[in-house]
Amino acid sequence: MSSSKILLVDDDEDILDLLEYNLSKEGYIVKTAINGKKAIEVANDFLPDLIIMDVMMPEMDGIEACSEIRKNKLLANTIITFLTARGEDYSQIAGYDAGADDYITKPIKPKVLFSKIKGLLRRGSVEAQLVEETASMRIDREKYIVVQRDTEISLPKKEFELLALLMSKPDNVFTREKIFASVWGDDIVVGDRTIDVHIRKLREKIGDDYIKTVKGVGYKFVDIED
Amino acid sequence: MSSSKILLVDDDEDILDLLEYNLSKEGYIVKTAINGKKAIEVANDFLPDLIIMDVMMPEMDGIEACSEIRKNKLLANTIITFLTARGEDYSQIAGYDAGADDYITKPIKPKVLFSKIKGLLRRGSVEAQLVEETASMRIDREKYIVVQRDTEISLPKKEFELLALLMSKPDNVFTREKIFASVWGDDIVVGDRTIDVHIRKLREKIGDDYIKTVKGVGYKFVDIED
DNA sequence: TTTAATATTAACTCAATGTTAACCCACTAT
DNA sequence: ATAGTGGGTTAACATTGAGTTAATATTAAA
Repeated sequence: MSSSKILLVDDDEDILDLLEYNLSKEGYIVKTAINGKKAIEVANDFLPDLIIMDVMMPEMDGIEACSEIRKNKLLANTIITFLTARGEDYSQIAGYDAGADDYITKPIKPKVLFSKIKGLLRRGSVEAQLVEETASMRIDREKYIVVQRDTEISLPKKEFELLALLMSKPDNVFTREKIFASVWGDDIVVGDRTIDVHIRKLREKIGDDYIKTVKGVGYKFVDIED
Repeated sequence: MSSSKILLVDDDEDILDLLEYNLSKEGYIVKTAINGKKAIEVANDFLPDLIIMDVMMPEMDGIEACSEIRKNKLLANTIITFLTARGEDYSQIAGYDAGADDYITKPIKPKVLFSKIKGLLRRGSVEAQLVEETASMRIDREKYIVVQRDTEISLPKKEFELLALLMSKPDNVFTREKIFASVWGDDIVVGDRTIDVHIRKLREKIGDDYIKTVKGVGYKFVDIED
């Protein structure tokens, strides 16, 4: 992937400058907006991969802006993350309703922020989806469980992420490279058999037929409707 | 890769000259067109890797031209980028529908443009056609299947690539050399019968009549419409 | 008719994937 | 500290089937 585009939205210019400076230095393409209204304009133009937005802002608050942004189909894959003070439970809920993908709490610790950003961009919006569903299987990211015909199956993290990725586009083949990039991350290197073993464990738990091997290409999730 | 070919389309000759001069200096092969109609002519001939096109033009606007260009399968891998003034939301949406890959906003900052061009060309067109389609057959690269009158056929890698190649230009004869170069790669050497066997297996699976032998020349895909 | 080009079949090879168990490490409870 | 637990990874070996080849038959062009 070329360098990712990030849009920062906050009414505090100092915070904007600070974050912009640091994120640019990290190699991201950064734009800023001072309020929700501006954010929408910039977002439509800039088509960022990630939007980090303060919840509380003058003119138009983050939640409203988020709803607006979600209306633009070109921004369907954009990840929206809210900045929020600790303990603002209510706004968090409303934020999720409006289509937010994650939260970062103030005060911001740069290290935390950067690792979070990396994580978000890596998994790349695709499986940012909180609930993935096919005819006979549902995967719930919030609860971290898989429900298969009323049977709840709990999976360890990697298996969960792997299944979530495959389910994000049923019938689509995911190459090993893509799986590695998405579930493990581009930087970290693991042996070639690792992925097979995870596939094996998944098949053991949800049944062999759900995951199909396309030799020389990759793996795909296929739904079984009985 | 040899030096990339870029087609610039804008109704403002000054901009064309400026960009052409600078891009040529960077080592790109550049051609220009003054409107959408000319752009299509040049594109069909020149087969550029990248087209940078103003949205607003006399004669035929960028979006219409883009749609036309997308119809030429030889230009399937060509990246089309629009030049647009800030905040033209509507045109952006329409542009993506028409098959645009990216946007560059005016006013143009040369540095931004160059880095963007580099990025686009690097990620490079590699994103081959995902779906190839004729009247009675559709080949889906994402799912790695062939659909023939509602019947799904899954093929192993080489057979799939071979069929995809032949289908990319129905009725066109592909020489053995071209097939080897495209499906196997220029370096790797395999015996001469290998290709026949793959053709055989394909015919077995999709029916004999779809692939015709032109003795002494090569093979071609012909559609069957019943 | 002659012959080079292609078709066909089956056997073979090897790379890709499957499988199993052991190992490492972080985390937890004792 | 110590032992226990479980996720994640690795290593060694087994299996599979895609891809190739070889041997023989058939075809179509000159």
